[in-house]
Amino acid sequence: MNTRVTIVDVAARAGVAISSVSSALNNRPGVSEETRKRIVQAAQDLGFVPSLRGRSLSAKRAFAVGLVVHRDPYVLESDPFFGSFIGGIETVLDPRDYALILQMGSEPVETLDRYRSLAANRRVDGVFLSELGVDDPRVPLVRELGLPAIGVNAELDFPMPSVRQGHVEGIRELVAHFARLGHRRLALVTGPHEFIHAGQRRRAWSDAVTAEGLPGGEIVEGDFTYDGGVVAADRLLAGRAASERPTAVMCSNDLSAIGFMARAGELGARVPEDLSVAGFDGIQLGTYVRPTLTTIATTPRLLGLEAARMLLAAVDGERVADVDIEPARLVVRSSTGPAPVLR
Amino acid sequence: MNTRVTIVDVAARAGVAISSVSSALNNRPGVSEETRKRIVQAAQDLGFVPSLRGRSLSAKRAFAVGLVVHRDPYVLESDPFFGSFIGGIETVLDPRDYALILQMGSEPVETLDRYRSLAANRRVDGVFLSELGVDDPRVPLVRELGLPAIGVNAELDFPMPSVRQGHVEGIRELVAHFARLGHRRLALVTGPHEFIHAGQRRRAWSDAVTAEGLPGGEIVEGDFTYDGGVVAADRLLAGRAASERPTAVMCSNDLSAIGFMARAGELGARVPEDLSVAGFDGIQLGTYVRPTLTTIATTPRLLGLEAARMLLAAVDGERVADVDIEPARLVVRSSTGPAPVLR
DNA sequence: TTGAAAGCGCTACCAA
DNA sequence: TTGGTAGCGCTTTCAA
Repeated sequence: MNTRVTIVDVAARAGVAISSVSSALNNRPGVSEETRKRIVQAAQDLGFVPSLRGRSLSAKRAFAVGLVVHRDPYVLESDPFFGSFIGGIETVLDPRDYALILQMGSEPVETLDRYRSLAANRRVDGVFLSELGVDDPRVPLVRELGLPAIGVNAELDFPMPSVRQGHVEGIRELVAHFARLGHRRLALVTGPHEFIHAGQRRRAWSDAVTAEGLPGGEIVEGDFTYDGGVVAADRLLAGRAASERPTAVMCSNDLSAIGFMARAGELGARVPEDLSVAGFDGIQLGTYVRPTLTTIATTPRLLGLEAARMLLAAVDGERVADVDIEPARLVVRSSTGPAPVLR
Repeated sequence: MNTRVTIVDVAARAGVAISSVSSALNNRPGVSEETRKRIVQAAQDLGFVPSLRGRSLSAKRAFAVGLVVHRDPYVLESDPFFGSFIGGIETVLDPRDYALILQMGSEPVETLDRYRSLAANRRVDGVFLSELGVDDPRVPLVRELGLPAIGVNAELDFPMPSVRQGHVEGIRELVAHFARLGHRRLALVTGPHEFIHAGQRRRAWSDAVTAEGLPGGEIVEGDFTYDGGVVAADRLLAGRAASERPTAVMCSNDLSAIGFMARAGELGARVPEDLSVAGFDGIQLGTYVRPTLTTIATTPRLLGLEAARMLLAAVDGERVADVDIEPARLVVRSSTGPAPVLR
């Protein structure tokens, strides 16, 4: 039970050379149909599974790709993104017999070291670059390391192939939704400015507000956490008369929107009667809270799927073009409603 | 930049045989101190990093371990367990140059196939078995596959080494806490019965209740989700007079406790004035919601750390003994308080 | 102590 | 179309 079946065994049983076995099993030309059949049969009889290690050494490939999650463990805990994203990745990797290596680096420097060691011992054939920061040091690093990489929701001028999910459409829909409901005093709770997607969402917001001919409204920086939403609610609502409070707020992710709503309630602002609140992401939790959360729903699973497909293509040496998946769309639930009539 | 430095290069530069390089760099005896120094120097000069692939083939090791998350992607999304658990694992793997391969199988059958293929091509040297179910089919499978495995929070009679975090102490503390606050009508929201830890917590609960001399109270089965908590609250509170409602409820995890609290509020039960609610896990979210959630705090990071340590030992062929880490303890916050006086 | 050489299991090239 | 063989980069055994 311990000695595995190797290509030699298969060759012996089929009465051919190992090179023929290799060719036959990898659908390479140069083997007659008849011998191919015999070889396949032999392989099946013996339960032959090609050794990844042998292949790996010979093919100079790891048959694995890497995802390094930076920031602290709490992210993976609470960020719904990665679960689905990874699920999407797996969908593509599995049939191609690739594996996903997950690493976590809590601090930025540590994260970079992870990429370095992944590259140094050729543990992976490529990596995903997600949660990109402004001037992200990983970009020059993977370049230098010669590691194929795919950017996830990167800027347009990103120097390597990336998959993107549009946020502009959904945000425009949301702002139009607010406008239609009669809201005039808007506010935005952003993510930390060091993340590019925080900036992206913020710009899309401003553009949409301008396009609707609405006043600019307040913008406060959040941090993508529930607590950040609580703090933002304090900043925007506490100690203010109703007439000075915004009536419609978009938070840059659902988790902070949920925190925002909770705190708003404590500060005497009823959602959605006094205040409309919307998030961004479309996490499950948003359908459970009361009121249910209006949001802009993303599809991280699709993002992961496409990113993996692209990465494997890049690993294969293909030139891969950027891909835009279906943009995130507005999902209206019950946390948004008509603007309050009072003044 | 593309041709990597190999052991041959190092040997050439140091003017020795590759076997000596191997011995020297792996701190094996049989090399004079002087040559060892020369070799180490040469390796350093050349920036030599031993190829994992070569080692892997020769050593018959993958230098990787696997974690297969079963159940659907939503788990990774919302379950705080895995983020920290993986973080703990990494802490141990990294210095030993091991990597973590993460796989997701949405359906049970699929999950089993993942283990099979991981074993078939020797992608990993061992696996973690977490979220164990009753009569979990993975147990006989990894046995059959000859894959070293470590159980996480397994039953006492588990046939392979496991790491456990005690739940009995915390639950006893919680029940005592309830008793001290004057509660007499308790209730428990369990997890799905197919998970062993659901049963474990349930038994611990019953034992503790008996030990405190309290009436048994109602038990309803939840599903570890926010929504499950909502449903449980409906079951226990809806359409009942205050005098017939339980006054203290433990939910088998925090997420469902938070759902429970939310629904309880809608059903007119103020927490903690009318109703005390406690969870289990100690997730961050519990400190953010209002009232903040009393819970029994686990330390998944430590669990992962210990599990990884054990798994590597098992991979090394050592006989590893079960490990009990510090039990989960009660953390009193504001969702529990004195029993209501009415009636 | 040192070095030569035989694997590990596969791919790929080249000659037959 | 086939088969032999030289790597891939390392560990390990066995002579020298």
